[in-house]
Formats: sequence, structure tokens, C-alpha cells
Amino acid sequence: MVDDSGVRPHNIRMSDPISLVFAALSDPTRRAILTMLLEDDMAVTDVAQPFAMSLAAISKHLGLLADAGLISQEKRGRVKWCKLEPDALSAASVWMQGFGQFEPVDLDALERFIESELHGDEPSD
Amino acid sequence: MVDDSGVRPHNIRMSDPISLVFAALSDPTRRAILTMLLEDDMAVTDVAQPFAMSLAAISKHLGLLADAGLISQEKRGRVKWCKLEPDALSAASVWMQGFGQFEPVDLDALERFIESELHGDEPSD
DNA sequence: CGCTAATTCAACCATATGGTTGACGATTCC
DNA sequence: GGAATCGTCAACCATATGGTTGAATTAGCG
Repeated sequence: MVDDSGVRPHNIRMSDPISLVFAALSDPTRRAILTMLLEDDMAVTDVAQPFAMSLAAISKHLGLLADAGLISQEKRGRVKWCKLEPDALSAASVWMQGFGQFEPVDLDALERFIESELHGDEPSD
Repeated sequence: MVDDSGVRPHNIRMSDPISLVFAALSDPTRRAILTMLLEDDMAVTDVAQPFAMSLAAISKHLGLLADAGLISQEKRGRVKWCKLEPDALSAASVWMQGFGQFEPVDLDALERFIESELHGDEPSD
């Protein structure tokens, strides 16, 4: 048979930094987490608080966000603090600007978005 | 019991529009396709041309991009034309701007990005 | 009409993702 | 020291993703 000593899967999924960032942003839970971190640094348990899922799940999400460079995590004592790292967004943002035929950021829409991400289920009005 | 014979998987993966857009952008092939479409509308086969993967694979990528609203596809005769729909990016872009503590878009970096996405492997000179 | 080109479909495969639970390693507190 | 708290790890499950191949569909061409 073919020498499959390498047997390496025919298909290597390599993830460049931008792909990681976009992938991280593609989940609503993670976007919500980022939005929460806009307000302040938080401990993992506190991040998990509002979500209807296990701590472990949130921990994984935070891991992905950290992998993408979108947050940093610093362990002090037994609590691990999560801090937003908005710079990681810049590469992705720059990439998107290339398609910037659309209007140059509707600040009003922006506010509504942030608002709805923060407490999306409550009728804001 | 409440067992709603639908045995519905405990976990429904719903994808809001923004998630779809970010997910679509999280793949380098798809970003490359979008970049190509920046230049001009293209037929599926032509899109597939530069890539080392099957037509079917590209067709699926285009499907995802269309689902996310990032492109539209119009079939004329037997060829299907793909057209960039940059407006779909605006929601995602607006979302990202909320984290806009980073510098307001380095146009130089932008050019380099577009350039490297267009023909990343060939010496551009 | 029959061929060929353009594209999708269907089945399949491997790996990634998002979630669960339960055990575990640290750390703080009494 | 022992118990509670913080967080991750490991194993598991279901589904999604990214790719393949080959067959089917549809449309133009000689």
C-alpha cells in the first residue's frame, strides 16, 4: 500500500490570525462576552454569570477569545481576570475597510447595537 | 413527560445575520474570493480558477457567502455570476467599531492587506 | 440530436465547534 | 487541616465545516 507513515490528513486547517479573529467573532456568546468586557475587566465566573451554560463552556469561549488575541487573561490568586484587547480587532477591521463602499459607520446604529448586545432581550423602549 | 417527540437536539445552533457574516469571513479562501470579486463580477468557474480545490468546494464557499449576504448570484444562461454585496458587511463593521479604541484605519496597511490577499504567494514585483 | 461545458447534488470522510458532566488542581478561608 | 471556591481538564455527544468524488442537471454549440 501507499506508505502512509505520515498519514497526515489530506487537509490541514491552518488558521492565520485574521481567520481566528473572525471565527471568534462569529459566535453570539463570545460577542456578548466582549461587549461585557467593554465595561470592565471581569473574572471568569462573573463572565459566566449571565449565561445559561456551564462554566466550562464559558471557559472554552474565553480560551478561543484569548487565542484570537481579543482578550488577555491574568491569573491573580485563584481568580483569572479577563481583559479586552481591542487591538486584535484592528487587522480584521482593516481588512473589512477594503470593502468600505458602504456608509462610513452609522453611529446611531452603533449605539443601538451595543445596547442590544448588552441586554438584547429587554425591550429597550 | 414533556418529551416532545421531536427529540430536538438539546442545542439549536441558530445563526443571526452578524454571526453568519463573521463566520463567512473566517475562512481565507472565502476572503480571497471576496477580494477577487472586488475587482469584478465573476462566474463560478472563474472564481474557482486560482484555487487548488474542486469546483464543488468553491461552489459551497460561494453558497456560504451568499447565505451571509456578502455576495449575490445571478444565473444567466448556464453560467452563474457572482457579485460582491458589500452592504452586508456594514452590520458587522458597525459592530466592530464599538471596540474602536484602536487607531482609525491605517490606509497603508489596508493596501498591503488587499495586495497580499490578492496574490499573497507571488512576489508582487 | 448529441456533445460538452457550467454548476450543483449526494454521499462520504475527517476534523472542528459548542455544549454537557464529573473529576481534578489550586487557592483562600475558617 | 479541611471545606468551599475558581477554573480547567478529559471524555463524551451532536452537529457544522471543509474537503473529496462521481453522478445529475441544465444550457449552449456544431
